[in-house]
Amino acid sequence: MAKNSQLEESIMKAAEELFLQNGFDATSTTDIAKSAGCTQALVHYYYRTKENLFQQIFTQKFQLLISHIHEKNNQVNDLELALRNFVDSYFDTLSKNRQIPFFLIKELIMNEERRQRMRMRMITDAGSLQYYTDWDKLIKSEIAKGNIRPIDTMDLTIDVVSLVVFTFISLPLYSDLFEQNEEEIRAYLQRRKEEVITLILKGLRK
Amino acid sequence: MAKNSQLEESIMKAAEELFLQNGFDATSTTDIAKSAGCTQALVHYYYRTKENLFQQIFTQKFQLLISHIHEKNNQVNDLELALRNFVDSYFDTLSKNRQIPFFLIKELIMNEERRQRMRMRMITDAGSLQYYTDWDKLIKSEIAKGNIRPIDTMDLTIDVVSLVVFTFISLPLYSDLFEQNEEEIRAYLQRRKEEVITLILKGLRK
DNA sequence: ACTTAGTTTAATAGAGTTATTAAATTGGGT
DNA sequence: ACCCAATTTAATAACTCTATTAAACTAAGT
Repeated sequence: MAKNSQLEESIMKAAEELFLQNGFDATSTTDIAKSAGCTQALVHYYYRTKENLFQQIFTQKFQLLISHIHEKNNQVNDLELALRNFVDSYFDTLSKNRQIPFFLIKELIMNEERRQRMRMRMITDAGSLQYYTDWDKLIKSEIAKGNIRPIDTMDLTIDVVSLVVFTFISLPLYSDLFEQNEEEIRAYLQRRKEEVITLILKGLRK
Repeated sequence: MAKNSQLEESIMKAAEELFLQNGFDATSTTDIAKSAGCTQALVHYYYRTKENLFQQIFTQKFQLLISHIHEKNNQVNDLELALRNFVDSYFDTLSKNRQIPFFLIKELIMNEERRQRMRMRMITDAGSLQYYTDWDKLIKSEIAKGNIRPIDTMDLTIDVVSLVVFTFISLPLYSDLFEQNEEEIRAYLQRRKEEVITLILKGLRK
């Protein structure tokens, strides 16, 4: 038995790159095969359907984001520190995976079924719920203590996510428009990270 | 001469709806024809290529955004008022055209050529440049007067755009996840608008 | 040497895509 | 009544895409 061909993994690697770069629709199994260095039929031999192959990559990237949120700031009871940690690590993770935000949002928006699957995953995931409850408690207590202005937890969450995620969604446009090279992009991201933290912290004062 | 068929316009209307809803790739000229109530060949008779038809819609939606930014806050020299006006009218425009932000960003990100065309349009458009220069002057003067914290004009601009635009990009996910009906969505958007204004104004204080 | 399971390819069915062409239809102008 | 230009359709060329099938290949186990 000729086992454990390296092509199976090559296909997955090629698919990951192409799907992240161009999305589900704009990537054909022929493209994947060419990039992996095999016939198109082999892609289907190992993964049967394109959707199947895509699903694995999508789930993996989705988990990467979620798990990262969970592992950080577990028992932090200092809001400023929690926010700093969150934005900081979120920015760092996404800086190393810049296509992920647009990739996930695009595929979720453009596919009702994927959206339903995500929904199910979120509302049945005890970890996420617990995380949000703690987060909510922390904010409410800070408001009660008069340390920050009154604000709904969901609003604050969306503020933070908007500022972080949109940075990466708009990055291709920004770097193209201002002809930024890799080094300039890194500096830009660093600056944005600090501005986001500043805006949120200052914007929460009474 | 049988002139002025109503089908030419029906095709454009159908194309607009389908392109905005599903994007360029996921819309076929057959879909457009079916929705317009004519043969697929007629779509090509009037617009020759799918790209052509798309181009007109894309440009129109792009202009809608730009022109709207220009017409508002022309000679406002009160930063708080300028920001309030901007966020307010931006939110209102997008509330009536909710798919536009994602539509434009997706098609720009996924097509290098469109990105280049946008770039050319932006850097040769005297109106936009003038607008940005005035805006920059206003912010610098407010910083000099000590009314707000030091902040780069581009950073502030990106802060505002992030908060506004991401609201609409993530809206399909949000409304699906929390099963919002139309009325709840309107209330949500109203609340977001106020929160964005608050966050920006408070976040600019020293 | 030979079997056998896993790997890989060539070929192709079947559906869908854009775009073109030639023919048919329509209705106002003369 | 007829012309003629604009409109509309049917048919089809020339792709591309996913998925399957049958055949060929490879190497480990006996």
